[in-house]
Amino acid sequence: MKDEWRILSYRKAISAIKKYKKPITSYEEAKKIPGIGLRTAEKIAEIIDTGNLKRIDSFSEGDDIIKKFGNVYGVGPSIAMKWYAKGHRTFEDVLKDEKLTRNQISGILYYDDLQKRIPRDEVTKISEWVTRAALSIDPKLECITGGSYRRGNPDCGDVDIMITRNDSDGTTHLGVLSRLVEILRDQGFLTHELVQHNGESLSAKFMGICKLPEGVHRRLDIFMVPYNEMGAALLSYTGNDIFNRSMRLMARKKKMCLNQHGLFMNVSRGRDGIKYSEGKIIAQKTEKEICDALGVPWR
DNA sequence: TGGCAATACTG
DNA sequence: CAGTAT
DNA sequence: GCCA
Repeated sequence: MKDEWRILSYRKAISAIKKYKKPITSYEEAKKIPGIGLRTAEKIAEIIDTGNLKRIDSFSEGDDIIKKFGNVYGVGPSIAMKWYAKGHRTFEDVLKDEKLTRNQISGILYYDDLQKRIPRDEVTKISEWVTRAALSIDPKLECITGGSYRRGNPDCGDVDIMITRNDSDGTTHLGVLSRLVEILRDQGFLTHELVQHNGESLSAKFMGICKLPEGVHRRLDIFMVPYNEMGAALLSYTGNDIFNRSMRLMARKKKMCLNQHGLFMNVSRGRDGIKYSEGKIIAQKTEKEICDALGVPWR
């Protein structure tokens, strides 16, 4: 049961339909859209004709439970199915019988909060809160909120904040993240730390849960970014992931490699796709620079 | 018919 | 390493 | 699942 690629395919189709804007009124129209093939076009046609999709009616209660388990932070398809197979049907069952990681415990504890979308206004408030704390450490820090917020969405699943600092005066943001996390924790703003930041690198990151005084718990990611890598980081952390994957695929086809640090050329890989050499950096500072180097239109 | 992004953390 | 996360 |  490896549905990974089929799921990716459906996500691409959904993305393509959203981008398409207009309502789709026929099989032919659907089939023309890139990312929608025979099978999906057939399903769309069925929905157009009958108003629904029979396959969906056959989804069992078990499918819903597995889906719910898989929505817990720290639980993926594998563990979700394992829990179900062992007879668990509710979080109570799981809490009683399973040895959980600390992240999974937080994931279950705050399940309802974390499932909720975050209104754009609240993302703004959370960003301002974090930015205020950051600037109290060093007023020259630059904080940018990425993710779906930067894409203009009216609501978001989490908050992604990138922090960098112009190092031309000889100072960097090294060590800032630990201090920032400490401040936010003391303020009671951070309620959980899911992934611990990797030491004191300029690329340190934080993943956790935060809460505004009157709000519910929200997922918050903070990425420290070396000043020169900001363009690559903006691309990466603004996404969406389907966009990132398509960009990275284009890079790969040109013997290049695109990641959160930059665009590299002359990357040598084995037939399995594993890299032998890092290649050399050709663009990283701005998004436009990277898009130009890849030959894709910027905006 | 084979490939589908690239990388980091956890246990 | 498998699983999960971004 | 879709595509080259």
